[in-house]
Amino acid sequence: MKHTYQYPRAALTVDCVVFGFDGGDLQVLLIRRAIPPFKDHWALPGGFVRVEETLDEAARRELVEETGLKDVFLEQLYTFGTIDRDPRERVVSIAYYALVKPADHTTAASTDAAEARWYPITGIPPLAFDHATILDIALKRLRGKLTYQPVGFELLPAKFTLTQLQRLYEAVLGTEIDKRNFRKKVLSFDLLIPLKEQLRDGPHRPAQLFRFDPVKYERLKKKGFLFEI
Amino acid sequence: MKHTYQYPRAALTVDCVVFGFDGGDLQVLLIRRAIPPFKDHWALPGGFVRVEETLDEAARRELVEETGLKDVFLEQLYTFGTIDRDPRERVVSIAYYALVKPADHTTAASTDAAEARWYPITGIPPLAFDHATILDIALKRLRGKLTYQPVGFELLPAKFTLTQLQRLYEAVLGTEIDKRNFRKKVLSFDLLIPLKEQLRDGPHRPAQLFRFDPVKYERLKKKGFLFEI
DNA sequence: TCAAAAGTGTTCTATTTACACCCATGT
DNA sequence: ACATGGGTGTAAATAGAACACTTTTGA
Repeated sequence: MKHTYQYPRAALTVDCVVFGFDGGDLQVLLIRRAIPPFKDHWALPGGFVRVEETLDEAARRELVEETGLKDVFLEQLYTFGTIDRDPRERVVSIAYYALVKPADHTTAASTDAAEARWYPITGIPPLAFDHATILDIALKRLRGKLTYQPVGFELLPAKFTLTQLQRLYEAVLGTEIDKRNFRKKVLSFDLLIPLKEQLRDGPHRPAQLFRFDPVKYERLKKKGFLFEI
Repeated sequence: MKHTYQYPRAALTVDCVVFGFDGGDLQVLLIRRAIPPFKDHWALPGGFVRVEETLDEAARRELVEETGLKDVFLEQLYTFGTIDRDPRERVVSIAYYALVKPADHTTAASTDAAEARWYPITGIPPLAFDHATILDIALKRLRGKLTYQPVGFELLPAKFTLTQLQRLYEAVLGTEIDKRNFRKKVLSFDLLIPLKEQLRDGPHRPAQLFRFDPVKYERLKKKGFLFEI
């Protein structure tokens, strides 16, 4: 109790909507709150912004502390500032969304007190604060993003098949996509590098593995290229 | 000096990028700062968020106080939170952008101390704080917005000609557009209502005036309609 | 040999682009 | 009468949508 200001100040937090993809459903990583308010309720990972760290740093720090995730794709989403969104006092929250690859899912066991768990987007439990609203907006943003920027790869393993990529688009956008048209379109950008490897998983023809070429993408992006699905 | 907290807190501000269109250039409304830091420098209108008002309310209040503008199109842009963006102390700023119609330009004489003035986007003076960055991001956002949502009308008078609309698109996007293709496309949405009035301004054929149909647009939007130019 | 997913082309339709002249007016 | 911007249509090219069968594998 030693920091004094002339006017009352809102507390600042960050909240992160962490998206994952397990091959079937789009998933969201939630934590169970260990302390009030909303003790034992599910919530987005997040916490207070320290005065000596940037907002991005705060979001990454909270992700590590609460979920063990690091080096993920992270982007600022929106800032929520209605008066009563936190019952304790005025709290303004800068929301982020993160995209994590399946390999990192295992890391998601929390190092902090609270439990962390993946939920399919179709079965999200009631959330603390206004986190349901934040999640809703994050999902809309992800849908938009996916259709005009190649971020889908952030949700897939480094090596993936075209079918995996298509399933991801279908899960996020909630639509069915024509296989042949999808492949034609995606390959036309010339941003997927076919590997010498194949994926064998089951009693059927093995699938060609690809990886995304981020260098080529950066070059194209500077020329005003748009990745539109 | 009576509000104390356990941990130090950042100050919260809002900053507004106010866009206008005079028929030729895209313009931005700037104020000259009356007090330090950056005294006498040009800056975006904005100020501290009060603990009892939402972020949107703060942005609108500051707009009225510093520029006299009210009832404008206003949307949250991004939140800026690098450590040293304000030389005084840690300040996190929620940036907004506003679109104002020419009729409101006159109102823009400040009621507050500082001077307010429109600058063409091509001739912006050096700005205080990180406001040049904010402006840059706002312009990118406006360009994106304009191409997939009908917000251009927020920058035009209620009654406008197709040429005025085209000039606006050209000014914002910085491109030349084919007149016939532009008209065909814009009219195909069936969101512009031709009025019984014409605009006579000079030694040439008078131009048909239109108005935007927001009701019809809301109906279309709910059906997943996209306004793409 | 069977089930299961991978892979592949063509036709049709819709959209986008390129492009040039006459019209109505004020001076 | 002339200069100025307003207004209009068509053809060619491109992109998007619809659609069905063969291939390779593991069990």
